[in-house]
Amino acid sequence: MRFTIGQLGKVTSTKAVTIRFYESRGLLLAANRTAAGYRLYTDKERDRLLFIRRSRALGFTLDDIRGLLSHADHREASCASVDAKVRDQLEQVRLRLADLRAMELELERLSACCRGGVIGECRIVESLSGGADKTNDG
Amino acid sequence: MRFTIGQLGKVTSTKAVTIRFYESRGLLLAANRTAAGYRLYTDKERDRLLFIRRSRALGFTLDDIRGLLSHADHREASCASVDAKVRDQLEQVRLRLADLRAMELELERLSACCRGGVIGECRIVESLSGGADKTNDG
DNA sequence: CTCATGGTTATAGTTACTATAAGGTCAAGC
DNA sequence: GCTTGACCTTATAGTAACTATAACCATGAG
Repeated sequence: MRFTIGQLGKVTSTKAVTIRFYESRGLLLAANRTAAGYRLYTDKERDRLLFIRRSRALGFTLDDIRGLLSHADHREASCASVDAKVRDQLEQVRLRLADLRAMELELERLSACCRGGVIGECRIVESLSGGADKTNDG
Repeated sequence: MRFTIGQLGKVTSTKAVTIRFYESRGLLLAANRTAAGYRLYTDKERDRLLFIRRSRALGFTLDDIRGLLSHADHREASCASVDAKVRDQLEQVRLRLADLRAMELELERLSACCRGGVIGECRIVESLSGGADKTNDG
């Protein structure tokens, strides 16, 4: 099975421009071309692209992925550094989770403090200015 | 109290370049200058900057913040649209939280599947290629 | 033979900064 | 009075990971 860039895009949910972008960044090798210069992809290249997209979805940067791919290209190498990257990424994700949970709490608080009045009476803006606990009765 | 850009940066944990950047983007008004052209800031402008930084930390874009600030500048206006932005942001945060939790799970799974072997035997790379459940015995 | 669709390249725009260059200013010390 | 070093000025370019646009060429259907 051979894909044009558009077909490959469909099966991987990736826009053609993005595929070319990955090629320009060295994540995908230069594809074979038709006589007219159209790129043609194989199953193998589709899998490589799927790997990239899945890794992106997990939050790896393109640089990370370049590294992961170079490991995949040397199958005899130790798995440890791939695993290290995964653990590292897991740590990043957990940090971001903690941040987002804090954000969620704060936004809930902010949302609760608005009661449909006018802005002059609303605590949100002042609250966001950092003097969070200025109350009216001070 | 008057601040130079560096002093303002210290009290707001913001680099001078970033403060100038906010000015260039219309989030901060052009500051007063000394005879030599140095920017001078007041408490009011410090509070405005704190508002910006806090909003950024909560995930609002600079465009969002421009909107929030324009509300803050019209204190007689209805609070509803500010509240709407906060609720909207809360929704975004919750979506990202769900995404990150899924990511966390998957990374945990990936991490667990590596047992210090070589990459050829490791499931991580194949797992990330999307054919997640290809096992050896197929 | 024309037309729509989809391919090609190159360049610029996006967000929110960060980095760098090349220079001007200010307070302190000698 | 002069130097030193920290701090200020502007302008420009770089970053991640694309997205958008322009201007053009190829392919298949009617």
